[in-house]
Amino acid sequence: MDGAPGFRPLYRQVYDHLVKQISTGVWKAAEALPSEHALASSLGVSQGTVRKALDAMASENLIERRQGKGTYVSQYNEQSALFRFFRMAHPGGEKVIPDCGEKSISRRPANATEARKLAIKPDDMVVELRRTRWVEGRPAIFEMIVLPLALFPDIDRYDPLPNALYTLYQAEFDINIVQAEEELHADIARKEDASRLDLPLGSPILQIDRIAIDIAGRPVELRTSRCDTARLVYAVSIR
Amino acid sequence: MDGAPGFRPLYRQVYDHLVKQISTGVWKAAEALPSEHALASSLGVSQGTVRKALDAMASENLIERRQGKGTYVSQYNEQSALFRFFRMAHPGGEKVIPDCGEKSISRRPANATEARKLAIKPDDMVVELRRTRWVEGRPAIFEMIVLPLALFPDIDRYDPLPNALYTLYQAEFDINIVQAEEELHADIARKEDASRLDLPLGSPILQIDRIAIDIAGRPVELRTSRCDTARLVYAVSIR
DNA sequence: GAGTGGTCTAGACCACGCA
DNA sequence: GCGTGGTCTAGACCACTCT
Repeated sequence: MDGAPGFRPLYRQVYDHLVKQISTGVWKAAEALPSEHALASSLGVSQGTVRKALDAMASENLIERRQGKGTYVSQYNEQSALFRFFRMAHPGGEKVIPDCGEKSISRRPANATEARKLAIKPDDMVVELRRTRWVEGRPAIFEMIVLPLALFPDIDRYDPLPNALYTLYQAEFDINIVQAEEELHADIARKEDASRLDLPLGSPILQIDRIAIDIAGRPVELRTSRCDTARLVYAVSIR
Repeated sequence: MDGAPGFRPLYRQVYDHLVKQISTGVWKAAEALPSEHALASSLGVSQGTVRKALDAMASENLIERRQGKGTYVSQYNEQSALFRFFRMAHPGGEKVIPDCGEKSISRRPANATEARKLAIKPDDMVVELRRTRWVEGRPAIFEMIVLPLALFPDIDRYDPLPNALYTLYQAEFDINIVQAEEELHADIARKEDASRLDLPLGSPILQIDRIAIDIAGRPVELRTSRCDTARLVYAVSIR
């Protein structure tokens, strides 16, 4: 349980401890944690304190609690990973599921911007993945994804890639994406957009720049998406 | 405390009760609620149960808790209301504060779409507000806001309007905005955008369509913003 | 020092899943 | 029927604010 000087409440220390267990792979995706009672006695705190830590983790989607069964490390599946981080939808709110089209994948050194955003050294190797995603029979999104090779060894050998990449990161590399920071702006279709998305040059394009953060708080993926928003919108709820 | 058949836990009933007190104006913005102990004994439940309800309300920004002082209904100020619902920022994340330029305001009957989205009858009167918002000396956003007149009587007589309208809704009309649903898409500058935002025709424009929801769960405002994203981005954090 | 919210505990009972 | 998480209670003590 350790003791830190900066003074955090007990339940916070339990929280940090449990998050560390998950982020270091002691408990892996979809595995059950020990019961509240077992955790409480092994950590020497009351069940209520463990419960408060677990409640906080559940509200951040790090774990899932199932009454009568137990507490499980969150497991992504195609559906949940997609619906959590894929924000494109029909106007009015109806969900949309994209398919994947052509892709290309390559290794190269990181450029200065990528190195800064990924907290790696310039010229550290990255994997660059480009793919087109289709919605209802038409190309809708063109994605460029940059990953530090050190965290995803040989990811360029996986084929085919799943629709929701975060399931692959979790299953094969023990990297749990728990947060994403996105910045959006409008742009105009350039030559590559026009051919990839089958649009006239100059059509409006929504560009999304994402930095994905894993459970340990590391930035682990950069993703730029260029979207045709003629039929789809980017949907957000602000609370 | 009432009793509902559908069966909600006690703390949930306390939560609903307290939210209703706020949404019906029993406790107004910035006022203190009774202490946890006082609420517990007046409602005939334990302090822990009241606490759980208040914690939930605090996590939804309905109230603010101050240790040693008390629990207060959330009060918007220019800063907090802006930073919560205004998502435009500099690339990289630095916050931005807009100023207001010219505005025009008028009354008219709602059209069919507006009536549906605001859950009012077609031809019920609405107030339409148009304004330009400036960032760092240049026009950046053109907004069109639609409000049901029934909820905002004579709002068109207020002048000048505050930068963050939600402070006005709260202070003058007891309407607390707690949530907003937004849909974004890319578009091309039309004639009105070009003149309002001082852009060439055909420039990329980010359009944001918002429905704002108040504490009682009612849709109370429609807002369409057309933004020049040459210098600003729309920033979101997904957790 | 009095009053507030914040933490922590211990224990009872309920609701659910499963064998 | 047992083990799990979910709810609810009662009470002790801590940390903060104000007078």
